[in-house]
Amino acid sequence: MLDPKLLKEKYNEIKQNLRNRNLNLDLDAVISFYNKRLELIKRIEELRCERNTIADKLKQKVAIDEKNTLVERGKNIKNELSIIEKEYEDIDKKFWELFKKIPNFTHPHIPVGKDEHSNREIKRWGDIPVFNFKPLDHISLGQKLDLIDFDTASRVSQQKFYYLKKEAVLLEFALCVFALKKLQKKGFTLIITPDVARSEIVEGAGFNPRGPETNIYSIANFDLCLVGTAEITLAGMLSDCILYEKELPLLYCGFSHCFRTEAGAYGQYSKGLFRVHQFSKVEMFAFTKQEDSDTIHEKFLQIEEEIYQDLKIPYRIVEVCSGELGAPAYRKFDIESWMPGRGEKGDFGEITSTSNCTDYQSRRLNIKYKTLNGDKKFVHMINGTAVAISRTLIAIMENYQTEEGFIIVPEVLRDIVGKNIIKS
RNA sequence: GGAGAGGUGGCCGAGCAGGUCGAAGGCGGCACCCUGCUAAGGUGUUGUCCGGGGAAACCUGGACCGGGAGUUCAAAUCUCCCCCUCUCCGCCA
Repeated sequence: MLDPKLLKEKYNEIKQNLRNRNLNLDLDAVISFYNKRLELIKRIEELRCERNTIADKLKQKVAIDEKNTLVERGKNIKNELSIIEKEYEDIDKKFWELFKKIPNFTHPHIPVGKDEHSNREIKRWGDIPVFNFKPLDHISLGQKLDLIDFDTASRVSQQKFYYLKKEAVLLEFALCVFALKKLQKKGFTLIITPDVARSEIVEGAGFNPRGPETNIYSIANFDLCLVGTAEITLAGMLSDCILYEKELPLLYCGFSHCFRTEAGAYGQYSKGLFRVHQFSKVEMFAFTKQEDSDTIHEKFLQIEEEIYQDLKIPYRIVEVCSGELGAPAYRKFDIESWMPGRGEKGDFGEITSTSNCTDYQSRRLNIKYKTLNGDKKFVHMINGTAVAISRTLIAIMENYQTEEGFIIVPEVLRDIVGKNIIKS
């Protein structure tokens, strides 16, 4: 969430930001709740002050009739307070409900626009492979080589789940190990996080755990959700903590399974492994000083590039436009890799994403750091995909396919997969 | 699942026959000082959040001792409900 103090101070900026992000939110209503709330707080505090004064006087010995007057007045205050406090609670709740919906500010470089057409491509890397045969998509390849089984999974679990088999299993682990080792070398602390989190943490990280629009599974009879990304559990790891400036940045690399309901997401571009209910992911996460978050964010993007360069998968980098940003994100870069089986003639598909969420999450999760001169500030939090396994499998299978329908194993994964080519 | 213990400031930990408690003490942090005996010693300082005032240092009101409700003029302290943690037993990977 934002800093409530900025509500008035940066009214125009917030209003413009809402427009840029294509959101419809009644900012004036938020402010009027805010003011009403302050008014009530003031009145409540006056009464409490008087109550405390009376209690204070009664600590000492007082004459009997003065005592009676004071106690009487005390009782009246108690009644009055209970009424006003109830009113305050109501207003307070409504205020926060609305206020929390206000998205983060937006980095000035970000293209303004309402949908993906306004995203800005900022770089391409690698040559798009040219096949002298008609390339297959990963679904056909997976079927032919018996690497992926969607049908059984839909019977046992549900549509959009899948069984990985044979070398696909090794590819999953190889990708994980490859990413984990690389990040450890770069100073990240490796973590395997829980795959569930309390809904409070889920919300704190800026995800909506409930409601018809939610992308998050929750567990019946428990206040728990399946995590949609390790970002949630990594962010939650330090909730309510105060860090020291000199220990920042903290760099974590977390592995988790990711669960997403993907409500209403269908169509041509979500087929196969591209949009699934469960996948594994290695995620980068950083807690930084406020002034460092931009730099670390760019570093995350570089690491993502390095990973896909090592895998020799062609990609492009896209700076995501204002209208496509999630509420917590201040700035976001996606890497889209080339997927020969996507669409008619192949297309780019999102494969990683890195966001600088500045203090939007830390304010909610209450994660601060103490500066060298003793001030406390909210940390900035940055997340980025190292490897989203399922989508990376698409990229590998489709880019590395041969005319015979085999798949060449990327060099950096061969040790673990144990072969250079997947044939049957 | 059964039995018990406990949740207090950045951390540890007193207080819990109601008012003198925002809370002892220790550790840590910060500042200064001292010092060749093995990164030690000394002194001081140090909670968060929300209001009001001030350019600021700061002053001032309120809230906060897991969360919520209650009793009372007054609750960290009493009552009830909930959540969480730990220990033991059971069950199980």
